[in-house]
Parts: sequence; structure tokens; C-alpha cells
Amino acid sequence: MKQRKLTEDYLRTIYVLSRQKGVHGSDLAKTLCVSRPTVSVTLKSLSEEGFIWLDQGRNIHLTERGLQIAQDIDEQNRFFLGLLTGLGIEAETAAREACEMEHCLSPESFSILKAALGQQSGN
Amino acid sequence: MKQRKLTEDYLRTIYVLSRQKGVHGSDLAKTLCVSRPTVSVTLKSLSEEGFIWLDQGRNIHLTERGLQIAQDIDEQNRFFLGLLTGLGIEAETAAREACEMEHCLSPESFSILKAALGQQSGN
DNA sequence: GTAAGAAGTTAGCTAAAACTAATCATATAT
DNA sequence: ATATATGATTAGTTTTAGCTAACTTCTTAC
Repeated sequence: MKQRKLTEDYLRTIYVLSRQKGVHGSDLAKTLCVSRPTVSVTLKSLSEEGFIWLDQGRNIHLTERGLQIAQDIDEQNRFFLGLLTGLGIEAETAAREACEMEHCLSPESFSILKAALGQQSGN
Repeated sequence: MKQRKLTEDYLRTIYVLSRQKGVHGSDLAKTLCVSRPTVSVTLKSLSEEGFIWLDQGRNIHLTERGLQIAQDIDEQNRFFLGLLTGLGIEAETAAREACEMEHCLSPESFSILKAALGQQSGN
């Protein structure tokens, strides 16, 4: 796994989906719009890197380390989404752009930005 | 040329360097920290896509289309750099993160964000 | 109990973007 | 004028991340 964005997209998706129900590889394939073999290979490397683990029912779970990243990225996503939609940018555009912005800042930089702009975006 | 970020990084670098002097492939290799052959191949595709052209002295020039992108990305870079450093984030971190953020927003979304936050960042 | 279907994996391919090594071209210095 | 050094390109390799096709499992229906 080389690209940070790819790891973060998988972890955030697992995090969001797992709040509804058990997450399987096929759910990720659907949500991330990639094939099941691609998911299979990517999950193997995420598992080897200690971000996720699989139970006996093939449900995907985040490790402590994976969860920390997923929560940070998810919070950044919601922050930037709120900021952009709050400025009147169309929902689909804002969603696409927030999905890019969520990968730019370290947790430290993000918390500084959030503290400075928090009031404007409603978060 | 598939990745938008790659195109934009090249165009912005050409734009910035060309305000000092004529830009050659070797200058880009140095600034972007890639090999000369990589620059050569990338410039070929940027040229085929109508973003740049080369004069007889092998100086690289932006086309109208390339210049528009380069100026937009450069302005976004300076905006985000100002925003992050203005919040007290360390210069090197801010530079690295601004170089990511500059690729996230469309010109339209950026101009809305700039209008809303312009006063805080000093831009 | 077996057939069908859904989920997962393996194998093999492709494209993008990087690299090194080698070659080609040009320009400068003596 | 020729040798050296600088710059550009070509060829060939590697890695990452995607794909399809084929195979394996597992579950469920009859």
C-alpha cells in the first residue's frame, strides 16, 4: 500500500459502513466502485499493515490504529463538507471536493484549522 | 497523463520558474525531484495535451490553457499557505499541506472560499 | 444430498509514473 | 577542431492499482 489516500479511503469507508452493520468486501466494492478482486488484494495489504482484521464471518473490523485514522479522516470529511455546503456550493461538488481535502492535513494541522474556523462551518 | 495532480504540479512549477528565467527540463527535474527522463516523457504528454510548447532554445512555455490552470493552482497554493502559516503552523508543514490542498477545489469553489475566508488569511 | 447462486481469491494482464543505463545533441574550452 | 561537459531522449525495468476470467467456498433451496 503506497498511496496514503487509498488507505484512508478504505478505512473511512469501513468505519462509516460498520456503524450500520457488519462490513464485507462486497460492500466496499460497491461503495468504492472497484471490483471485488481489487478489494480482496487491498484488504490483504491493509491487514498485513495492521489497520484491519477479519473475523470468522469475514466481517471487516478496524484495529485501534485503523480506527484512529478512520475517525480523523471522517471528521475532516464532515468538517470540509459542512464548510463547503455552508458556503452554498452544490452538494455533489462539495462532497467530491471534501473527499479530496480530507487527505491533506495532519491531525495536528486539522485541529488548529478546526479551532480557527469551527464556528463558521457549524461544526 | 492520468492524474490531475501531476499535471497541475508541472504547470505551476513551470509558471513559477518562468517568472525568473527561461525554464528547461533540467530545471523541472531539480525542482520536482524527479529524473530528467521522467520530465522528458511527462513534458511530451503535456505538450500533446496542449498545455505547453517548446521554443527553439528548448525553453518551456505555457499555452493559454496551461497558463490558466497554472495561475489558478498557484493562487490556491498561496492562499492555503497563507491560511496555514497564519494559524501558526510550521512553515515546512504548511508548505507540504498547501501543496496538497491546491489540487482539491475547482476554480469556482475556490473563489467562493476565498471570498468567505479571504480576510483571515491576509490574501 | 445436490444444484444454484453469492462471496472471495488467484492468476494474469494493462496503464501510469517512476527509475537507471545508454545514446544522441549541443555547447564550451582549450 | 576536437574533447569534455551538460542536457534531452530512448529503451527497458519496477511498482502500484486497477481490471477480467476462472476457480474455490459457502450457504441456501429444493
